[in-house]
Amino acid sequence: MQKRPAPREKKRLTPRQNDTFEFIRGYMRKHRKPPTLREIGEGLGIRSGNAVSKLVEALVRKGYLEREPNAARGLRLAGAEEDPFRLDDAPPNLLIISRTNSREPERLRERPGGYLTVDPRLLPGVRHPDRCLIARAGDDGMNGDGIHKGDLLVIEEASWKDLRNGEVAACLVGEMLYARRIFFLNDRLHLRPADRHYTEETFAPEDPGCYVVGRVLSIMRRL
Amino acid sequence: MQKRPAPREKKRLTPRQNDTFEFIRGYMRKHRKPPTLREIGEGLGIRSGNAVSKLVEALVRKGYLEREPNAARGLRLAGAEEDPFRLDDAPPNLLIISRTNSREPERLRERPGGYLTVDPRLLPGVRHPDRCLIARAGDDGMNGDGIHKGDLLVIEEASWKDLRNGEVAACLVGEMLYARRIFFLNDRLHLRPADRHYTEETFAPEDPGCYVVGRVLSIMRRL
DNA sequence: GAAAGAGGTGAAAATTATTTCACATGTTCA
DNA sequence: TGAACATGTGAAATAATTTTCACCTCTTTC
Repeated sequence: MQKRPAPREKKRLTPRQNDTFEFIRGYMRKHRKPPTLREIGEGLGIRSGNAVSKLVEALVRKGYLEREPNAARGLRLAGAEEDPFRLDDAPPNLLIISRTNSREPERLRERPGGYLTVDPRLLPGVRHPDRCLIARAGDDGMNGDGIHKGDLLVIEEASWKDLRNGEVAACLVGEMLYARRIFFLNDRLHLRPADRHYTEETFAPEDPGCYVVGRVLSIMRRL
Repeated sequence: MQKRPAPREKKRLTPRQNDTFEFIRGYMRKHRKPPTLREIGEGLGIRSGNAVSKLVEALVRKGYLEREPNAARGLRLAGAEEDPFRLDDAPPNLLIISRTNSREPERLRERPGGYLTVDPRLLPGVRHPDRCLIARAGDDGMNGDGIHKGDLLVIEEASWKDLRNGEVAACLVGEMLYARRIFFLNDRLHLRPADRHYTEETFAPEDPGCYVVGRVLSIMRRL
């Protein structure tokens, strides 16, 4: 079932109304915003605000324009809301964290290293995309899983308590951020690399030397 | 001679400034006109017109916006007037090609497999981002370089003649799409894998069984 | 420890825009 | 030949919007 907006027969315009409509359309193409009544008046050589208002009123009545009462530049072309190019939700722009501010995890977001737009399809199951972060992998410890040093990690912030055994986590260890598979066994956190040149490390859950930022959802890499 | 729009170094934004800029962009996409300061404030939960004004001022100072003093909705995205056809500077939405339509490379774009938004920072040096493509790696032949089967490859379309030896290329071989390092030696195309379980293959440049789609710029992977 | 910057409140002032009023002059159409 | 409509002028009232002030809290930087 398609919701077809009633065809909305557009009534015929008088020459002056057509001038007005053409001016408004031209103005919007050029300035990317609607004109004020005064600007329309100037464009058409009309000195009276009222005269312009009546012309606009006629265009609204005949189905060419829509008007938001009392709003500055409150005009819009009729049917503009059906614009197929309109994106009402832009993909989130995520903050890239740098590893220089690692000592206090609460301040992770304080020194932004820029932003990166990430398609929501790379954030599966995420409820609040804007709360995700991006960081760079600090070493090659996950080479075996195709994560290399410098890769961009898309991270959903989460406590280690919320991670399941075997998930890939982003962890701040000292000054560096690493991707590792995380396991919670015998009251200790195990960070397991996927490369035989690296060794598994374990920490007490509250060890300030190891802070689990969250789960790694996706990776991105510029070749 | 390329008409490069003046570099206009955009300075780094604070998180709050980024929120503001994203809100304004989103509003403009949605409403096709700039927001008022009050509307921005409502969107960001700021009660003071002055606070909004300062944020906008910072965005103007840092080169993201332009402002027409005293005008209602007097904002515009920086550079919008130099490129009137640019709707906004939303990141490009790239077409994902599926390997089902591989027989006729000219028709690569005919059966879209969806679109993915890709940040321009993952498209280094690309002049026409919208002409890039996305495809999935068909095998594990580049495991050694951290590209796995199923990874999303961001591809800049290019003839094999435009690729330099050693670049990572996306190639359609038969029904499958592979990432490989490409070499042109002794009048033949060499597709070199980065995994010892795979062997290098060579083709005559015009062999219809091997079509080079372009260079791989970036990869993305959902874990 | 002073200075500078980011981000904020709240209120008043200045500007810009829209709306409404009274009053015109035509044209069109039943 | 009215009634209804299209097009205007000009002024005043109202509402929306931007600008400016004074002042505040943090945090970073030198």
